[in-house]
Amino acid sequence: MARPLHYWLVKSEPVTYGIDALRADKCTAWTGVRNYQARNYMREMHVGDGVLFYHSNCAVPGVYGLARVVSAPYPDPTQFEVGGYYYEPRATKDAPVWDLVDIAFVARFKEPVTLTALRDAPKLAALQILQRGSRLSVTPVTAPEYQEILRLAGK
DNA sequence: GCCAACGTTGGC
DNA sequence: GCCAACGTTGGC
Repeated sequence: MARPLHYWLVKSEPVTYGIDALRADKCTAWTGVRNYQARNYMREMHVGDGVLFYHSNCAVPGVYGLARVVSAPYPDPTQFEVGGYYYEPRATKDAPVWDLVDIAFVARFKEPVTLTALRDAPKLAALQILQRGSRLSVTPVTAPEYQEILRLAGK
C-alpha cells in the first residue's frame, strides 16, 4: 500500500537561505541540520512530501511558500568537509551521522502566513512550532494543519 | 540587544 | 548518570 503523503515545516533564516534563494536554485540539498530530532524527521521523508517554508529570525516570521521533497534521505555531504563549518569528526563514509533530503521550490506566497496569523488560527493550536520552547528546524505537520495554512495563504 | 528555552558538553 | 555551564535559537 502506498504511503500517504506527509507534510513538514522547515525553518530557515532568510538572510542565510530564504524562499527566494530556493526559487533561484529550483532545488537544494537541505544541508547543515545538526539536531538529532530534526535529522530523524528528515529520515522519515519520502519523495513527494509537502514542505512549508518558514522564515525565522527576521522582521516578519512566518510561512513564505511551499517546497517539495524530491529525494530519499542520504548523508549530508557537508559532514565530511574537513575544516568546514558543518564538519562532523565522528562521521565516516561507512557510518555517517547526519542525513538530509533535497527539496525543490514549489511556490512563494503572495503574502506570508505570519507567525501571528498562525497563532491566531484555532485549527493550528497544536502546530509543533507554536508550542512553548519549540526550536526544531524540521517538524511534521498534519494534513489538516497543512490545508489550513494553504487556506490562510489564499491557496 | 535581551532573554527564555532548549540541546550539548564535560567534570565528577 | 547527574547536573552545571555553555552555546544556540528565535521572538520581540
